[in-house]
Amino acid sequence: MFTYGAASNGERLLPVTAMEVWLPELPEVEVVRSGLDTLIRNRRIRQVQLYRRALRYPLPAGMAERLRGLTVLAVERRGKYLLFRLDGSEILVWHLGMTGQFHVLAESDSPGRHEHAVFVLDGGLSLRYRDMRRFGYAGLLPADAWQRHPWFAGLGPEPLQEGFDDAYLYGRCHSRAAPVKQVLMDAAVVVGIGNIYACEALFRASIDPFLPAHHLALLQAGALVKAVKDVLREAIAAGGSTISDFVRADGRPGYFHHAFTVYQRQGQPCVRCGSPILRRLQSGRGTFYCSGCQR
DNA sequence: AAATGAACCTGTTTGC
DNA sequence: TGCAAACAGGTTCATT
Repeated sequence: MFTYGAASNGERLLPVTAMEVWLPELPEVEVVRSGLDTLIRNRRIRQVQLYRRALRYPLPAGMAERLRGLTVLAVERRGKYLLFRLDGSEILVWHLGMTGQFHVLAESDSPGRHEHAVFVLDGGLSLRYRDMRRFGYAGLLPADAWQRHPWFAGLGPEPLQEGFDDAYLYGRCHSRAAPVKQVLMDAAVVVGIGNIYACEALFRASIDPFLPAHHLALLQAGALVKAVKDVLREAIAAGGSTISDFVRADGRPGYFHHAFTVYQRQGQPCVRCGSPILRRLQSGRGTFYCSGCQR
């Protein structure tokens, strides 16, 4: 679930909440990135209030002081990490974990439940971080060396870039006996694909999630790469409409609910063959698939 | 080296 | 009715 705020009538800022539970995989993080970049780019951080010493990990020592007075130059993304470019020597890195949300609200708006950090910006705005389960985490890393930090050093390619292609995925699957779904969710192979989009992409490519990765044929790898790119692009486009809809004059949210074909559809008929969608536990995670289509 | 499972956390749903 | 167990999934760590 994500919440956004933006100017909808004059200077007033209204929070809007999406009712669907949306866990932050790559498309959701990209939508948040794009929204934040629009709303807070070139804003100066006047003050930082932290209501917790630690989320998943301790927050950086002296974080409030190190951020005060800096301007947000851009909000970027690597995998599921948000990167706040600043006009200083450090970069602010933030992972949303499972339930992290950023809101841009009026400075005067009262704090919400599970709000752990408030960044008071210029122009009467404030950026709030809210995280019910506190799986999120943040770091202040050297702007010229953040990529060497352990969070980033071992990451695989971005799935929407050219380096993620059939030959690459086939090669990375060759030495792996684990189920192909596990390999697809391994950030060292490719970033940003969590349980939801792994299930959806495997369905689109008609591949059995339990297939040992080294049994994946090159043609199947190609189909899977295409399915991943398609489903991520569609989800980003759907979320993107969230932002543009929201800025409409009437301020109505108009959220687009991304249509899942297998995720959380167990017992319902497969959209392709009509067989019931099944759910099986795989390494402690629910795997949703069609036993008729995926083999 | 690779695979598996636990841990972190809390609101919601399910089952007895 | 009420309470407890199961469940949700991103990432790291420990164990096999």
